[in-house]
Parts: sequence; C-alpha cells; structure tokens
Amino acid sequence: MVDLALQRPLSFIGVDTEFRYRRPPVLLGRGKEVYDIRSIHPLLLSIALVEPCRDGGYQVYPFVVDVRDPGIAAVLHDLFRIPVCFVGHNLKVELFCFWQLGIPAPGFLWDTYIFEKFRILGRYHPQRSASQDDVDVEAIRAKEEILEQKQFRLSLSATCLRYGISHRFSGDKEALQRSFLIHEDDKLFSPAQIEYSAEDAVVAAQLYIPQTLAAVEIGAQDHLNLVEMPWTRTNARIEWNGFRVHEERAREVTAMIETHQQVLKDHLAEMGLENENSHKQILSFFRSLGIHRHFLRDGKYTFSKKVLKKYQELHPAIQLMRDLRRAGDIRSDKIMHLDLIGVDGRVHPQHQQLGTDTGRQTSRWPNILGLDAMLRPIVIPEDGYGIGEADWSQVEVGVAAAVYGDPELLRMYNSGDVYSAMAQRFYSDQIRPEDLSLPGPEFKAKYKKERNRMKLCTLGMIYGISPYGLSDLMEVPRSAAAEILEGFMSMFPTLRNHLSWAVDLGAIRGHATAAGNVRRYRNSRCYLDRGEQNWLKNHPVQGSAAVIFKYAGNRLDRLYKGYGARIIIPLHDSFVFEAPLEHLEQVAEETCTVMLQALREYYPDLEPRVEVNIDAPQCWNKDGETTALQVWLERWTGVIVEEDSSKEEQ
DNA sequence: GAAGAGAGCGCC
DNA sequence: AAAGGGCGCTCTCTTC
Repeated sequence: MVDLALQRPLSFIGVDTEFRYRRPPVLLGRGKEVYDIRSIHPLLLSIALVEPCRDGGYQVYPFVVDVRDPGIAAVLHDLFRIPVCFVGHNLKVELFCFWQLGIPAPGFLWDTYIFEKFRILGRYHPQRSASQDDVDVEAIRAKEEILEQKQFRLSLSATCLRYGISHRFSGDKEALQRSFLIHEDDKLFSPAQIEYSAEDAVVAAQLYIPQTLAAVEIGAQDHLNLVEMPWTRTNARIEWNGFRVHEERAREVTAMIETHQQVLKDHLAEMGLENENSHKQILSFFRSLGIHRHFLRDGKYTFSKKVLKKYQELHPAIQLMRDLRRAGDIRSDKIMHLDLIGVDGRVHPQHQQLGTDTGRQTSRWPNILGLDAMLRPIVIPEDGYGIGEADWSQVEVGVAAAVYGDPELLRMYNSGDVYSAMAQRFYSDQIRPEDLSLPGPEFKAKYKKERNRMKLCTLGMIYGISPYGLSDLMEVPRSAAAEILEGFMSMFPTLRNHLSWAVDLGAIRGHATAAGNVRRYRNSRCYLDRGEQNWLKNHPVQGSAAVIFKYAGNRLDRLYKGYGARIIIPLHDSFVFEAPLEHLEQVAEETCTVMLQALREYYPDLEPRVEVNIDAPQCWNKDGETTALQVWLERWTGVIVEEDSSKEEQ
C-alpha cells in the first residue's frame, strides 16, 4: 500500500480509524460517559488513496490495515509524509490513534466534520421559548429537536446524504461502531467490520471536493485552509497534551472545606437557614428577618453573590452564606474529580473546536476554560518543566477598533492603556491638567474609578448594553447612566455608525461576519430582538479575536516542537504553555512575538501588547498570584475560630 | 428515580 | 417589553 501511494500521482487521501479504549469510561452522571483518550487502542486504519483519471473522474484505492501489529507504525511513517491533504470526519480521534501508534500527524488536513460545523454556525440555535408559560411543552420539544437535528446533521451519514454521496453502512453504523468498542484483543475482524471501516475513509475522501466547492461558495476557503483546518491538529494536540494536577493539594482543599463547611452550616442553621443554596429557603429566612424587600428586582427576588455582598451588613448570616457558597463551588469543581486523570497521569478535558456560535472554543470534563482563578494552582507542570502564560492586553477592544475602523478608538488602543486614554478625554474637565497626559499605568492608579467606568462602557458597547444595564453595573441612577453612555459613544462616531450598520446589514444578509469570513447565521427573517441585535454587533469582534487566536496557536504548536514545549490551555485571549525549565524564557519570548505578529498580520493598524507571566512556573496562576486559595481558606478557618470563641464567651 | 428548568457561579 | 456577548457546571425543586 505504501509503495503504491508513493508511486501514484495522488490528489488526496481519505482516512479513518476504528478503535476501542483500554480503560472503562468514567461515569459523570446523567448517562455521561467520558473515556480516557490516553487509553485509546487503535484497531483498524482505513485509507482511501485518490488519484485523477483521464476521463475527469477519480480512481479510489481503498485499504484497511490491522494496526494491532506492533511493527506497523514504522511502515506507515512514509505514507503520512506524503504532502497531500488527508481528509477525515472528526480527525481528532484519528490523530489520537496516530499519536498512540507513534506516527506523527500529516501536515495538511481537511476535517469534513469541522467544515460542516463551520458552515452552520448560529443555525439550529435554540431560541428562548416564545411563551413565558412554564408548561409550554411545544417550546421545550422544539428546543430538543433543534439540538438533535444539529447533532444529526453533523454526522458522517447525514453529511453524505446532503452531498449526494451514498454510504453503504449508514443504516447500521452505530452497531458496527459499538462492535469495535467491545472487540477482543486477538480476534480477527469480520468482513462487515472491514468493509465498514473502508467505507468511512472512502466517503470522507468523496466529500473533499464538494466541500471545497462549498467552502468557495461561502467565501471561506482561504480561512479554512490557513486557520480552521490546521487548528484541528493544534486543538487535538492540546487535548492529547492535557495537564498535570496536584492531587495532594486537591485532596487537602477538599478535606479542609468539608471540615469547616459542616461547622459553618450548623452555625447558619442555628440562625435559621438550613441551605444557603436554596432560593426558597433564603426567601423565607429573609422574610422572617424582615429584610427580604432589599432583594426584590423587577418583581423577583434575587440572592446572587452581588446583592448579598451589597447588603451583607443587614445580618451576620449573609457573610456566612457567601462563604459557604464559594466553598461549595470550589469543592465541587470537576477538576477535583481525580478519576478524570488519564493513564499518563494527566487530565485531558475535551476541547471543542467551534463550540460556540462565534467560533470560540469550549471545554468540558472538566471545563478548564471556566476554572475558578483560585483553583489555577492545582494545575502543575511535569518535573523539569515550568508553566507560563501569555495574553493579549485588551485584545477585544483593539479588534473592535480595527474591524469597525474607528480612528479615535485605534488611537486610544495604541496609546498603551485604552481605558486610561478614554478617561483622559471623557473626564478632561474633571482631571487636573497635568494628569491629562499621564502615562497609562500611572493614570490607572490615580483615577481608578474613572478608568473603571470607561471599562464598563467599553465592554457594554461591544456587547450592546442599555442604560438600564449600565446603571446597575455602575450603581448610578438610570438617567446618569444614559448620560454617561451617550457621552461615551459620542467619542466614537465612526464606531457608532458601523455598529448600527453591522446590525442592519446582518439582518438583510442573514449573517454576521468576522475575520476570514467566519459567519454566524440568523435563524429567522423576522423582527430582530435585542439579543440578536447585540450578537450581530458582537460577533465581528469576538469571532475575529477567535480567528486570530487560532492562527497564533497554530504557529505556536509548530514552533514549540523545537523546545519540547506544549500548549496546555487555550484561554480565548491567552495561551498557557508548559516548557522545559531551561527553555521557559525563550519559549515565553517567542510566544509573545508570534502573538504580536499574528494580530498585526490581520490588523496592521494595531500596535498590540502582550503580557507574559512566567513569574511562578511551579503552577498555573493569575498574575503570579499562587496563594489566593490558601489565603482564602485561612481566612475562612479564622472566621470559625473567632466565632467559636465568641460563642463560648457568651 | 430520571429529567428538565431556574438560579446561580465560574471563565473570557 | 426588555434591559451586556459567548460558554459549562452544580444545586434545588418540580414533574412525570
């Protein structure tokens, strides 16, 4: 097979693998099963070599290889070095199989699953139910159906149907897939298993040309080849890399919280509240104290963190509730699930490419992108390695300035600290004249409140906030918020126009557009509600930032190879990396360079800044802060000791 | 007992 | 009438 592949003038190669896992799945409740990707056991590799014929058609040579043979990897090396495109449906698992076999990934990929996901971003988005009525069965069913439809559309058989390609096994695909999961080690494969396996590689190959045409039709072929498809490999590698967790520290934290939680819970129960998480119980508790009216918002009671903090002076129980909630959140974080540690001793969350409608990543099991900052020090490097992080400063503001072409916002972004520059202009009559040209960092320290208001306005502007929402955030009357917002927007007339055009054009066209022509589609042709108006404005910013992020990530993935370094967490606007200690500084420096270049390649008008943090390489952390969790726990413990003693005195 | 909605919290 | 974009996850409470 390899000889033939090397001798023929191939156009591209379809690929598929069948596999099982050596470890049983971890059960996460509600029927969720998560397999340890490091225990993947490749069984069959299917290959479809494709070459052009004189008659204008294509000749396909299908092969199926039993990759349980330990000598096979060495033979396959040469095949994957052929510089043609390798096509497959959800290539992530194929890449896992290759890496498990010790075969380097091919250089040029096309993922037919990712393409289908890409072309329906925003479609099949469950709408908020039209009715406020709780028993709107129709709305619930419709929502379920939409999500099911979306999943089904992305499957290989449904994709084949759409392109008019016949898949011989589409009917009993599931049964065959399952047959591999329970296949015994030395058993031969049945003809059905082998033919099914071959068929998947063949149809994936057959999808390549029609999908390429479809990519041209949506104006995104360049982006797909440059960014999205290479990212499938980068993303798979991040998942394959995973990260190490400090098991002992995790156990300590859990034990410590559990001990003190009980004491505090008892204390709270004495005051009259059994469960700090129960909305119902809190309401009746606060009623009995006569303080419930403070928590009324628009006809509903809310006991969120923010309002509890605001009114904590009303009763000593409130501080207790806040602490208990925080402690409960930390204790129950999925990262504490130590059974998610793979056979390589590392945790491998699923990183879902195009997980969101703007093209951003999502992660789950555990959701490492949403990890409480206090828990970051649970993530530690391998021995001899260090962890670093590099992030673009205020990147979405810069991207907003660039995509909407606002000269004043550009100037402010390029000046150093965008929010300081805004405050210097916005509050020019309230700021001492000598401070009007103060450099960002100094201004930031001196005019904290003013700067923070500008930050709220900026984020609000990108997300489409209303005076109502802003007044809540700034804690000023609505009329004052309206005035601030108006004054703020009037500093950026170009931006204001272009935001409003983004809504109008998006409504007419049917989609919002980001860098690389990454589209997010509307679901209806009728009235734009506020939410839709907002994402039409926001997608160009968030989506473009996501594109640049992946572009930079791809470059880093290739660059890191030379240092034995790896990306471990792709954090929307920052990369967390792990590198051998002797190369950590060099890796950090080159990471900055790549990130700066990437942003400037897309938006040459920007003068971006990247902040790097290798201050505490012994664990992941925020701004070099590694002890926040300990400090918090100690304070918590302190509270108990103090209150216990005061109780005794009484 | 399972499943879903709502409230809430974490991240960017 | 609603009121800031994008997510994943846990807990409570209700319903089937």
